[in-house]
Amino acid sequence: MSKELSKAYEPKEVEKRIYDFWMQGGWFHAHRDPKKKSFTIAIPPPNITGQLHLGHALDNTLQDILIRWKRMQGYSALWVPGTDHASIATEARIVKALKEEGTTKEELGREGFLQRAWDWKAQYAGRILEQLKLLGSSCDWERTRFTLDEGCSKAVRHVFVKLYNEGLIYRGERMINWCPNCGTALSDAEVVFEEKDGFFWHLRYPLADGTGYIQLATTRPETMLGDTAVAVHPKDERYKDLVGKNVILPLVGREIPIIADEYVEMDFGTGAVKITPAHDPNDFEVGRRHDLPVISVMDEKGAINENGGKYCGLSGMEARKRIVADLEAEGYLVKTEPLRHNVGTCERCHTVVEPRVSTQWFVKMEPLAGPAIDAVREKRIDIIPERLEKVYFNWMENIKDWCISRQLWWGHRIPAWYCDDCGEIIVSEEDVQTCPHCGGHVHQDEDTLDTWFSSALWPFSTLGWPEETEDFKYFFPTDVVVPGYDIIFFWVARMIFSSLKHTGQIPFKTVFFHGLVRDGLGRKFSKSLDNGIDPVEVIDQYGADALRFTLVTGNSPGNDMRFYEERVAASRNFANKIWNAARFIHMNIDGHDVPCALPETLALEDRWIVSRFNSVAREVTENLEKFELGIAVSKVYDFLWSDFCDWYIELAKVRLTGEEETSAQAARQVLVWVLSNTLALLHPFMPFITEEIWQSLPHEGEALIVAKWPEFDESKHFPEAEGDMTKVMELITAVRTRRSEMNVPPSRKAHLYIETPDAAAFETEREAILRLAYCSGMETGEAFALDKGAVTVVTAACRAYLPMDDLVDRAAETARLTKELESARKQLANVEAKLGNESFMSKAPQNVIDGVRDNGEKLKEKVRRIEESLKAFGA
RNA sequence: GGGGGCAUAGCUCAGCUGGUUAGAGCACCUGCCUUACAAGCAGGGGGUCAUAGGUUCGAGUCCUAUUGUCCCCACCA
Repeated sequence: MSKELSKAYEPKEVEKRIYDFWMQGGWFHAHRDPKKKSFTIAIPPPNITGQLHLGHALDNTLQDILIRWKRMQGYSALWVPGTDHASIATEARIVKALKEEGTTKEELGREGFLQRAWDWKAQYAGRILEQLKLLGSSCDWERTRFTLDEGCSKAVRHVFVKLYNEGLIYRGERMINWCPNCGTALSDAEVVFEEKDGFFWHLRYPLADGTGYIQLATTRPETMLGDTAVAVHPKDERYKDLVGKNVILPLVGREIPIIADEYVEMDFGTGAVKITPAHDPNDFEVGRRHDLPVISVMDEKGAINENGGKYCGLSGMEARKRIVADLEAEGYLVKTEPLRHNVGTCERCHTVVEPRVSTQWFVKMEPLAGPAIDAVREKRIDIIPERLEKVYFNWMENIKDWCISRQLWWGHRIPAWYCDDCGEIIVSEEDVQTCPHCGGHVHQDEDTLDTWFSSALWPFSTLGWPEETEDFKYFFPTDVVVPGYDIIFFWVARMIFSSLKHTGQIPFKTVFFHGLVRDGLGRKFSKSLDNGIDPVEVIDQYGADALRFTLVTGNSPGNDMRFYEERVAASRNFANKIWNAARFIHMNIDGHDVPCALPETLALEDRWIVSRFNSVAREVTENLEKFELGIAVSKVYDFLWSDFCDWYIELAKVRLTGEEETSAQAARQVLVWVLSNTLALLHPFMPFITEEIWQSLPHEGEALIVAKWPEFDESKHFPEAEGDMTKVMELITAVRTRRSEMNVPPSRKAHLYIETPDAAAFETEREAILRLAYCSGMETGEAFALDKGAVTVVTAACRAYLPMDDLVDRAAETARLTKELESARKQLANVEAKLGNESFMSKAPQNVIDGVRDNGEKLKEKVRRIEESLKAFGA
């Protein structure tokens, strides 16, 4: 910040320069200092497919605030950055790119495809991290990690083998969610239900003995090819006699039984259900209970397979059309009705998910969930906001086994080998060449792991685990993790059970959830709505500090927020306000020798602003400790704008422009001291501008980023100065209000008579009152003879007159005073009622009673003064 | 079907363990280029805190119900 300052803050040049300055200072790098406590955050690793969006901006702003605050508090603060390989998302993007090039991943082959994927990573992993830097993120870039790097991969293998050996990872044939488009199995969490319009086809299946039909309905007629039973409820009187009989499956001709199972709801549809164990999870269970054959009729692309007879080779949709037509032609279709229902779709591509029986790898969840539930229940891990604990418990308590194998190439390949000779399965951390059992030829499992399997290990794998590294010993467990509530299951829950299982420790002490950033209309940002806002553009236009300030202001844990450009503009205005306050101070200190230290003697207004700052420092720290970041920042905002700029600077002008050098110098020092320390409080939220200005002011130490966090200091607590200044400020405001109401321009100054039993504070601030209340002169005293042309101003501490004969409308003035009296009396009555209320007096805490009593005294005085004024006024 | 959030000024939202007269930004009205800032200064208008009960000396805050709205989980063949 040079002496020739532009009138407006221009963030662009400053941000780049300041970020480089921090990098060169090495302050982002955390050292394992045994004299310090560690404070660690592992970043939610952004996908390498992505670029910075407002969700990331919020996420990382919050993390950076915590990290910078703790760093200033003297912790060895480590923020571990990195990216996620995002197996399914990245693979989908590459497959799409290949398609545009007219080729496929199969054509490319596994090796070639992986080469493409690594090229992709090389190109895009850095981009989003660079964007985080634009935001000001103070990550330890020397510790940047990638979920698919060597260390993380080693951790993944280690965990897989360990869980396998303990029987917690198994391979088996189960009903899984299959995405025909991505061509892979999905976990339950990756299936999102969407309401879709469909049809309800009512069919009738003929009884084998030719005595009639049983009627049922389905939303997926094509699966009838795989039906192996029809089920009814055991208590259903309508079908009692049919249970045990057989029906002939239309179009197929297979004879299948009518069975009774409690799964069927009597009231729904006809009360009879076709059972297709191979293509419906519930039917699969029914089939198991009744030993029904499982006939799969669809392949991995969702097309009818050889079990579908003449429909073999048709896609699901084509088969549906043909089958419905055939059923109708043969008289089996009773009716078709429209039906809106929930359909499971792939989280990534929104293709309708096909429940399918398939051999996959699973993590047995139940033994892992227990300790993870306990850790939160026993508050070893705090979830903020607390209500999300319920969501966590509900999921953990009803958890199903986790399908972790994916039929994808980009990811951690499953470390399992199969012997081609003896069929042995070898699960090993090291690559296997030959079968240890028979020495035969082996081949590795083709599949890769769910991308979240590696993210689940992120807080410790990034610190070198499973090696007992120094970093791991010093920085683990981490302190806070800052995710959106949308990844509570995908990521947070899985980190908790993984860490407890593998490290024996919690992964973090606190989960600090934030909400989603939405557009101005409250909608999610999406490509289809085209309502995206690019944070990089926002930074470009308004500055990173303005963006950060916007995102954190008014934001409360776990709650969604709307993003408005107007709010960013308001934030930018705040940055500008600070800038100009600094300009003003420079104007006054440049050329003088001003240390950043308070002067020996403090004037009343000095003690007031220092005391106020002191309280704000305490409150802001308390708010941060409670993760009330939005409240914390608004307190700094209010202090800086209202107390410091609107009042203190204006008050200081009296001395700065005055004759007394000692007094002027004191004001300079207080200005510098208060602003510098306030910049420290604001630094975690608006790092660039605060560092820039701090550097320009007299300071001790190298940089604000590593300056000491302000703490409450009893020796700077001056409650009596706050009380005195309140009196003065109330008077000034009251005079201004009266003048404004009467449309008196500031240029017209009036003499001010202040009636008060205690004139000390007013006399002390005489010059300030004259200046800020636009007065030509001022007298204080016990009582003045009232000029009938005077305007009266009454506050709790005084009554004041402004002689303004020509401007005063006697009647209006009387009316106003009467109104004011009524209001004051009403308030007084209220207070007296309270003080006369025995229950209140006996049950309310003392400080509340004192407060009310104090207020009562003030009101009494005020009422008396107004009454007197009215009397003297001749009313 | 189960669970949860939200409902406070025209708009968007704060309001922590219940405690004097409910706040902010934007918008609006009035007056100001007052020697940092018109992206500013000074002043002002505007809210029976969704509705109905209840607990309490005291409720925007706690409890119950209702309405509206959004979300999560489960899933209806």
